[in-house]
Amino acid sequence: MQDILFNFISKYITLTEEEQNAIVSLDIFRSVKKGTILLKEGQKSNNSFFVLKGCIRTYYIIDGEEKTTAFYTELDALTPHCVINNAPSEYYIACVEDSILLISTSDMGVEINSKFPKFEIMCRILSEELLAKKQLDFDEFKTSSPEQRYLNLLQKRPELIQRVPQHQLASYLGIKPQSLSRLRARILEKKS
Amino acid sequence: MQDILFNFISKYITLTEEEQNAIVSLDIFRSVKKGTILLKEGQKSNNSFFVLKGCIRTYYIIDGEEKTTAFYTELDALTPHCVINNAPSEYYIACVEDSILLISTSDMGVEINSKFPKFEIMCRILSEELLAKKQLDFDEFKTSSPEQRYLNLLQKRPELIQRVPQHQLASYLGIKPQSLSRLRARILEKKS
DNA sequence: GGTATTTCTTCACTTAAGTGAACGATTTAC
DNA sequence: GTAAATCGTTCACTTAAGTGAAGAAATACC
Repeated sequence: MQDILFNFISKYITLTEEEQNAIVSLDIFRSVKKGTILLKEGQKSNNSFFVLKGCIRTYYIIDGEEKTTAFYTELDALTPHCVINNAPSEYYIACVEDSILLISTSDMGVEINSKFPKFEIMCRILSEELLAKKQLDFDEFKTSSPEQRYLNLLQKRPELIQRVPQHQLASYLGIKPQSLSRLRARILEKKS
Repeated sequence: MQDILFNFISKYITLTEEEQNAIVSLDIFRSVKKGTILLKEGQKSNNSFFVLKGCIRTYYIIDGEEKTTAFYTELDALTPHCVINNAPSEYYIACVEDSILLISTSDMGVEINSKFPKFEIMCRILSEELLAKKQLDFDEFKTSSPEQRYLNLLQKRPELIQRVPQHQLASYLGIKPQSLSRLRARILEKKS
């Protein structure tokens, strides 16, 4: 598991053994059971997440209905808005599958970043990349129909469609579960 | 104009006079006329933008139609995906109004960041904030109807609706101009 | 292993967005 | 200053998403 992390980091910076040890000694590897709620709406928290294995999602409860807006899988990082803004959370975070996560606090971030400026640089680059990527995903969402969005997902993250319940996928695609069912039937129809 | 910039920066870090001078000497303040295309699809570029005054937008041309996906106004920063990834741009960037922009290259970023580590920190914090904020905007978009999205925009960026052509606003809201017209008429109807 | 719950699909109906066209109203260009 | 292009709205029609309900299938829970 540590290898997966250090392999990921090596894409951005090169770590000395001392630096690797500093990370390991933070003791932030966690096994989390499916269904575990990692953050609740209204709650304050300092925890950031990095998925080594498994899947977590963010969701809102609007008019009593769960609306899933994002899935984070292997090598995805999530620092909740409430951590950045030090405010109550707008959304829930829950574990979709049994997962292995890194769960770190902002304090750890501050400490590691000030001790090893390399980390500061990695975090900046990573954030910039994720921001530009997120904008691209948002653009694609805006410029396509629900059906196109589903087909795009089928191309880009085909495993997600298998791993995740349809009704969560539906709100992720910005539609109701019934519409997703219908849309899938429509696509099958077309193929034949 | 410089005051606006340094006032913005002061929210994140405190600059010495030397540092301020280093920025000014980069000579990156630009006046740009309405309609100017700052980046074209397929083009490579190293330019990042910061809006001091005015408005710029990103758009795609899909099936011969312009699809505007984002507007950047006063104090908004934009580093295009193509700059981050050093690849041809997926989208166009154009000036919506006569504007005053900071236009900087990645080389300048590297130089300033390595000379003044403070800047590295500011960029990291800023990117993290923008990423978390962007995700929130995306979530809101996914979980609301076109009509709700328009009403939200009316709340959050009322001036944008005045500043920007309706057909650009429509694709920004993920719909066709005709639908935006109809939706606005529907809202007026309800009020009376 | 069997019951309860959740999840997925289907159906009939409603509502709103997409489409293509038309027509002023603006804005732009020369 | 006038012609041309662009822009915003409206209309009639089509298509697809939202809604509420119901039943089948899968999953979770003792």
